Amino acid sequence: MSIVSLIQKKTIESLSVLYKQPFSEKDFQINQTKPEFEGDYTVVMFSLVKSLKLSPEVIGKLLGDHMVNNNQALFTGFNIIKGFLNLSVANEFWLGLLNKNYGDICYGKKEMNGKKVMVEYSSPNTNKPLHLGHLRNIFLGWSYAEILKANGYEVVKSCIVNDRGIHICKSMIAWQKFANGATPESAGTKGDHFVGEYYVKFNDAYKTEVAELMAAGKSKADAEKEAPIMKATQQMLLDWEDGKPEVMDLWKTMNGWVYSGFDITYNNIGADFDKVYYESNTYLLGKDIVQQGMDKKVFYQKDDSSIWIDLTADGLDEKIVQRSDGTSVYITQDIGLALQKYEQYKIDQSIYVIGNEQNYHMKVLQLICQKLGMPNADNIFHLSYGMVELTSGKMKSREGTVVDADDIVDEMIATSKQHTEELGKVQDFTAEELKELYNTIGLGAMKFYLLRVDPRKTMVFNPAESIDFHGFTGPFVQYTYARIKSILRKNEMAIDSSFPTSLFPLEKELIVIAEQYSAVLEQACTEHNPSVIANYIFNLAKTFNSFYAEHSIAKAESEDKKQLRLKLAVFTANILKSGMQLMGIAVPERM
RNA sequence: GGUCUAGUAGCUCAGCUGGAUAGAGCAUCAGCCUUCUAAGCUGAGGGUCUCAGGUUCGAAUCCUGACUAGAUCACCA
Repeated sequence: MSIVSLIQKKTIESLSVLYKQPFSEKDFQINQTKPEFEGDYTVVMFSLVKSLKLSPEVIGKLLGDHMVNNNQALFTGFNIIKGFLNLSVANEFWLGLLNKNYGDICYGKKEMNGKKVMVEYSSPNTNKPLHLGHLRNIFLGWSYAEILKANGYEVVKSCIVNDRGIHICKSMIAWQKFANGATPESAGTKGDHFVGEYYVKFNDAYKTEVAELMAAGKSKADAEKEAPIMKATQQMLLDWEDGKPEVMDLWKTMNGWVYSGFDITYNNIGADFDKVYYESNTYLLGKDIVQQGMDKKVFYQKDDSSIWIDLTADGLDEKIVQRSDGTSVYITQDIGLALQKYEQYKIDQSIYVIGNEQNYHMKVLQLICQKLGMPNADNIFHLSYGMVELTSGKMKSREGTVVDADDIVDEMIATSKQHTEELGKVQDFTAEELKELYNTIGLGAMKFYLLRVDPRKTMVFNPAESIDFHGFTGPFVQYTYARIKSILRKNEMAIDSSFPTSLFPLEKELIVIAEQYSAVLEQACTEHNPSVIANYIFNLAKTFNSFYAEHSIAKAESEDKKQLRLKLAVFTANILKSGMQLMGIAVPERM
């Protein structure tokens, strides 16, 4: 039980005895006491003042006396300032907590709860390489999956690959026209980048053709429709749907190139999936569902035989679910896939990590599933995250301002190499150890930078700031960890040591923060928010660094103190490592 | 135009289930390495929490309305 829950419980007990009526945790609030006042945790009494019609002084005096007298092992005293009852928690409590948990590498995590959750993330198109926005998505999805595990859920990480459609055909057409049989191998280019180049070439050629047609007197709309390369692309999509062998071959080949490129990126950044869905397999799903929807009168048919759902009563619009030619649209496939996920895995919750540009789409998806009475409809959750912008504004592929995922990762690793060399602390490392260290620090900086912001918010990517390894950054936390490990290599821990009874403020503060770890993991889970962990871990590391500067461990005032501080160091290191792991960030033994 | 989201220090962000004098990091300035890793520590300056109302003992936090910015509202995905 957390200290806050414990104080809640004790407060309720005392209030019930004192006022002979039932109370609940909603009748008052427990906060951490502000540093400028004496005490550790505070009962905010204003709401009690109102309901009991007594002054805070009267309530506080009685409550404080009763709580301290009846829990002498837990509380050592209290003071009242305005409506705040500040309680001091006994050092024995903090020391006991430290002694019990400092060596537990699973500290703060929960037992399995028997629930299963699917987290879908990444979900790229196969016509161009991953960019900075994908990285936010991937880090967020991966981290949230880990946070769910830490809170006792069984997790299935999934990905839907958008491997078909007009945008894929565009790169295919451009390759046919311009590549002269070139391959990623012949060009010496990573597969996904190679294909991406042809997607760009398509757009260039298309633009040129449209301009030519307009110069010849066509309207813009006509020119865009009639451009030969666009017509060829549309024909290719039809051929693909017919399964024309040479189109299928090219499609498979080019997607293969992209996948090999993605695999390298995923591998570099430590992303993985338990189940990968391909749109080419799922795009026909949902046809039965359309019929069921018709039978249930959830959908209706228009004169041109297209099928719709009317969501105006829910404050949304009418939405098409099947085209007049009988083919299904994006949302229909999604309904089919949502059902398939449930049937295959019997998941209790289905989480979609998708950008907030699709908020409307996801709302519609869930609403349709609910109206169809699908068993898992209420368990769909859109983990919506904000776009990543640059200091110069939004990333625009047309203006070439898109930050490529591989490039930025390489840059971060190069920066970590440069900093490490400048500092010259690991000159005895082998080439292999150095490579691993640069990766750990560079990726750590990158992941921390993207995860430290509330996912829901649009964030600004500032290149200069992102490669800063000081302050609120991944390397700062990694450095703190490495320093602790250095101390632990040089100092022996005693098996059984006696405790000092007094604690310096920073010694106590470390334990108080460590105590909150479990609550933080829970909060990160319920709020779908890894930044809660990033903020917490940073605060813990910062506090340790202050402690480190203020108190010597190796040359402590006494052997008791030394052993206490070694335990504090181990406890801190374990939590730093655990919290960073939940964000997909490794911590080095030395740096 | 409808719907949704956001606006906190020069910059990037916390704080938002209402609570004590609104916090970090970066940047700026001043200090700290003969002592466990200075990728560190200590201190200073820096705020009309976009604006205007309302709710109440108390509002950055809740409500209403403006203003500003973004997203979205396709027989695209």
